[in-house]
Amino acid sequence: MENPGVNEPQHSTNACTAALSAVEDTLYVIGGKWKLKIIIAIKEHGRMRFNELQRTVEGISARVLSNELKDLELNGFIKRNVYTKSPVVIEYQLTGYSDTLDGLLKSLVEWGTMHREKIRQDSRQAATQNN
Amino acid sequence: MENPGVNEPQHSTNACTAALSAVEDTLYVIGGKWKLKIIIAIKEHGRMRFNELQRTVEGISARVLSNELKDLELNGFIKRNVYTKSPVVIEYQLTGYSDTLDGLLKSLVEWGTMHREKIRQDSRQAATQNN
DNA sequence: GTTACTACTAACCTTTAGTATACTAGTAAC
DNA sequence: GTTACTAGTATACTAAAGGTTAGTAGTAAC
Repeated sequence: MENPGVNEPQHSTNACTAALSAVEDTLYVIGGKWKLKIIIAIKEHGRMRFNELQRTVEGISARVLSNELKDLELNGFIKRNVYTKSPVVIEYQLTGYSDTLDGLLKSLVEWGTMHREKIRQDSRQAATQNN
Repeated sequence: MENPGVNEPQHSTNACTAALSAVEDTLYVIGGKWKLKIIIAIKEHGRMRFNELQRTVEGISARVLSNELKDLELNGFIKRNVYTKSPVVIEYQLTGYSDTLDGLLKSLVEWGTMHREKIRQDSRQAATQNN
């Protein structure tokens, strides 16, 4: 196999550290409490303005939202559109690059769903054994 | 489609918040600076002892390693084996449940690799346009 | 007795992430 | 003039994560 996957044990240290830093990069870019929530919110609504995002992404403060939007723009996930009417309106929308996250998002959702179900069954089983 | 994916826009708020909390759960369990590094290290080496892990996972302190191992054991990813010879030896190994992470790990590695390549090409293109 | 290995743990400190509150400048309705 | 909207920024704070250093108890070699 040409493609170094994760399923096969990797006894090559180089391939392993490359995989490790790739994982690190990913978690660095999409990790944290808010980034994926913001992306998913815009994915759901289409174009969104700042205050609209702050109302939709529950619990986020203006400061953090502002920082996250800058990060997301730097990483090419969103585009900031300025409309110089009055009042000045600024809209954020997802770029095509954000679509590259779809497979990863799907994996994250699937695993989280599966894990929650497992936890539920584990605690149910534990309750049965205590009786 | 019965299965709520991420590729399709989700206008159902319920499906969306369910997806969001699944993603949150996943990042809560495998997120952070060390968890995946530890899992990958044990995946590579097989059974590992505490000090061996500390030497392999570069930069981790005993305190943090100890905490992470407890977390990983609680979440069912690793098993702690105690051998009461002298000296007492304790070995950590992956459980079958850790294999459920394979697909997710693959997604994380793939996206990180792709993203790094994109960054590289972007900066190369920027350099060309400055000439 | 000193050193070194086993596997940790306690106390403390720093760094990072996130929160809270207030504030800015521009426009417009009441 | 006051209120409220636009999109944020400034300052100060708390909480969580992680790092540093030292120390524990047991075993064994020198």
